[in-house]
Amino acid sequence: MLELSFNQETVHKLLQASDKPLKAYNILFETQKLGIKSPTQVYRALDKLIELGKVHKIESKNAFVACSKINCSNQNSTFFLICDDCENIIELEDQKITDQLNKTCEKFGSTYKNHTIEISGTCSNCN
Amino acid sequence: MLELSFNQETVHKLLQASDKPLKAYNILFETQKLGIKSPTQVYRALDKLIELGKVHKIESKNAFVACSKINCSNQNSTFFLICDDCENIIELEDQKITDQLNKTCEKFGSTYKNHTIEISGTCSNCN
DNA sequence: TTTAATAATGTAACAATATAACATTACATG
DNA sequence: CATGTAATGTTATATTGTTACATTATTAAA
Repeated sequence: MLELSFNQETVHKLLQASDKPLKAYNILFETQKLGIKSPTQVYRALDKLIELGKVHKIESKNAFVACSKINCSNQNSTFFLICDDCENIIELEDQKITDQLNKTCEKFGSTYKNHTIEISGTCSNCN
Repeated sequence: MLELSFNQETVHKLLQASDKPLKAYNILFETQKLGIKSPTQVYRALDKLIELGKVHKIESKNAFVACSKINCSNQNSTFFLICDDCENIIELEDQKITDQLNKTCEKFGSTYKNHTIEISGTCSNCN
């Protein structure tokens, strides 16, 4: 598993080339000319890419983005600023917030595993 | 709009009675004996209840919970601790985190509108 | 108390998102 | 080259959510 498979690579490249999150069936549509034929194939590739930390799911949009960071493996906690107008996504990391979420969990006797933070608003271009 | 309609009330009560988030089609199934007949009706009731702040959607689960707070109107920012094992949900408010998210937005020239924070982990009962 | 506006309903069809099941092929590695 | 694991191909189906359109309540003024 050093290299991505053809389907994985195809989906990953498409996401990397996009400035917006893409939906699974848009990915399917876009990659059909490249040989991907069914939703299953798209979702399988996405699952693998997500597992590798190369792609993240935007839960509030049922859409997917390539990870914008370098060494992104093994991280399934995400933090996004999402522009309501242009759909632009900014991917963040914030240790302070992560720490605070951990503390909050402790306070409730819960054990923290991972988080999804999605802020919607308008980005600098759209303000 | 002081009172909820029958469908709204029916869906709301079901959610309030539940200790777990419910999915739309579970709600449909459960309320069929009470007169609700189609997904549309469930989603319409949910939309209204969400608009009123009486129900929230758990984005990472496509499921819905009754708001656990008193004066909850007009708030579409949510913060949940979600137990992976028992699906128990704790609904939180944390002004410190909200402030920090606001600041983060400012730093990127973005305007904050609302947020979705979903932490998954295990709750005190399941630890 | 009619009338007009708004909110909610009922019903059917459909669109969008995601998974299951099962047979097959590629490929690393011992 | 045998064997196990990962990935693929294909079809069907399950789940989640929306559109469209006709109808009925409800409210609140004229």
